[in-house]
Amino acid sequence: MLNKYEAFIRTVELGSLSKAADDLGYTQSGVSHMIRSLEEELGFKILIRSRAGIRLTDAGEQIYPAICGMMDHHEQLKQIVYALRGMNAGTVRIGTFTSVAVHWLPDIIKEFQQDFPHIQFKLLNGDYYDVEKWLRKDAVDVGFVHIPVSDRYHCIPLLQDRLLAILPQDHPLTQGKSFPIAYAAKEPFISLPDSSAQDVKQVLKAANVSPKIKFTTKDDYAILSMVEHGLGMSIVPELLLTGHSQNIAALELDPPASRTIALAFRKQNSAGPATGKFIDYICQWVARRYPHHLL
Amino acid sequence: MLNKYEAFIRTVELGSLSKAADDLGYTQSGVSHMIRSLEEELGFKILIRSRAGIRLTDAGEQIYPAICGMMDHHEQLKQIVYALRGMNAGTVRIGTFTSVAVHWLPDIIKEFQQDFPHIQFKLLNGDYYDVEKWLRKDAVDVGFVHIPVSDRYHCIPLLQDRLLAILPQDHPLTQGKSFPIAYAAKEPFISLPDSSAQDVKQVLKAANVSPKIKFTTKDDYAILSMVEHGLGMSIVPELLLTGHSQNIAALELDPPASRTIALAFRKQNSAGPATGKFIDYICQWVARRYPHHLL
DNA sequence: CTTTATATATGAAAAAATTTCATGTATAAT
DNA sequence: ATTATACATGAAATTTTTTCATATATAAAG
Repeated sequence: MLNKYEAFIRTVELGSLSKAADDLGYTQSGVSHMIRSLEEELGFKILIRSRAGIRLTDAGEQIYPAICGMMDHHEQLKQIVYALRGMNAGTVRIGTFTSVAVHWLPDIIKEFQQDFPHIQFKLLNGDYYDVEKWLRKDAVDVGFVHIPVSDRYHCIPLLQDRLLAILPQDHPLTQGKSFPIAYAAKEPFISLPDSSAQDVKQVLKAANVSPKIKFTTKDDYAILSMVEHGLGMSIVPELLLTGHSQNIAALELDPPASRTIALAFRKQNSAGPATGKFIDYICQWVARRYPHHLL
Repeated sequence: MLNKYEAFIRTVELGSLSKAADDLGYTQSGVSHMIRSLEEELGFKILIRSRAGIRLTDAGEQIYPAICGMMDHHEQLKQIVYALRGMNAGTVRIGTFTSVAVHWLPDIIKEFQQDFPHIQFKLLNGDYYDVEKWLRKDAVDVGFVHIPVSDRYHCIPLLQDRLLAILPQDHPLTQGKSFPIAYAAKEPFISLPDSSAQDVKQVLKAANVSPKIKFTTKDDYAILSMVEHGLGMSIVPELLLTGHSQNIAALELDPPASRTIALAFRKQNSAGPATGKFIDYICQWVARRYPHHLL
């Protein structure tokens, strides 16, 4: 009932069913059904659909503000409920590594802030070794880590993230469908420091390959830039490459390898209501973002 | 979603789950589930249950006004929708016979008025012969009739209403489990005029019984009163007896007989939106009132 | 004009929620 | 003790919501 109103409002605001669906985490079909069911229950059409998106009908124009008014009230109600639940104050401390900090957290936090505007965030950025350390020292409430994790913590697997070989776009090996790991020994290799790249090191070791490490940097994006400029190759998780395809070619490893990103937090819930809620949001966001990679 | 809020508000207003259920047309179980699901979704208890009914908890006290506010807005929204549908003006003209006019309509109309306060009613009271006449002359928009009805009209069967023999409470035949129709010849019989009691006449004729008609009156309640005072017996529909058990004994006929009460209205919808809506309300009301007599 | 890409629609199935039914438990009143 | 009243609960039925797979429509590009 309320979802339909919500969908209607968002559709009008964004001018399109599909965008509203995206925004609210529904399928386009879902929103289409919702609007139709709303129209049926009202007894008249409220949207004019066309190629270019949607427009309010006359009747739609009339009820739109009323529906907004109602949803505003509902928003108020939610705020009161949050207050009663202790969600109107507090801080969530998060430990992350780079790819998550760049490609996930801004979006997740933004969404969370819309519902819980009074909750503060504190972000600590490092490699996954750091994150476990912070968890142990109780410096963060929740951390993004790689499986396996010490079973002193609760752990929710989120996403299996492939490790890909990256090369300058014009490199000859780019032609292949995948990248035989052995080749990593032949190219100048750009690496993270030992502590930060456990997974890559393991992959290489398992294949018995010793890369010619030419450069070492702690900044993941520096690696990308170096590869882009033809200084060598590297192996990085797919997530890091999100939205970054210029001048870099990424190839699946042969044999394939991946890391599993997970969420870890202390078992006794010492962290106030906001942390639990935030964890829910992360899980839902990831499930929505990667609908086919359910873990 | 909204139903839960509604149920919550009504429960608080009436101080009891059961009463709210009654009032809203749910089962008590339904409301109990609703409140619980509301509490689960809020994350805290909102009602204190006890033998004497219910009371708001602290948290309940806090959210109650907010929920009312939201529902008020929803009410406004409904009014706008009604206006757009043409439900904020108009008249519904209804033809009925006595038992419906007394035992059904007040309640149905009251309920309808809550949702559509601007709709006027015009009631015409007669026997079912009159009602068909009014329908034909377009003097009413909708009429309560008995099946069979001329198929010039749409017809929705509502309730199968038994015909019962009524006797003074102290009458010897009262002891039996049912009333063999033949006995009707032996008692003074109080009757409606011919035109108004087709169904009773048919039953008697089918059983080949000629009652000793002692009195004839057009007022159904006069019949009851006469029977109450020991002036004779009669055969009347069960509905007429609703809530009237003092000094009258009612017995099922042997063989049983009944009339089917139905709603009739003209086929081309000449009657404005309010009539259609009112018909819906009648059907729903009857279905709710007689859950086991679905037709 | 076809073709392509984008936007909405739709029927059937799956998933979730609402509501009832049949019964259980507790307590105040008789 | 017994009865009557009021709420609770588990399972089943019903209804609603949401997705999936596909269809239809149209503007834009070739």
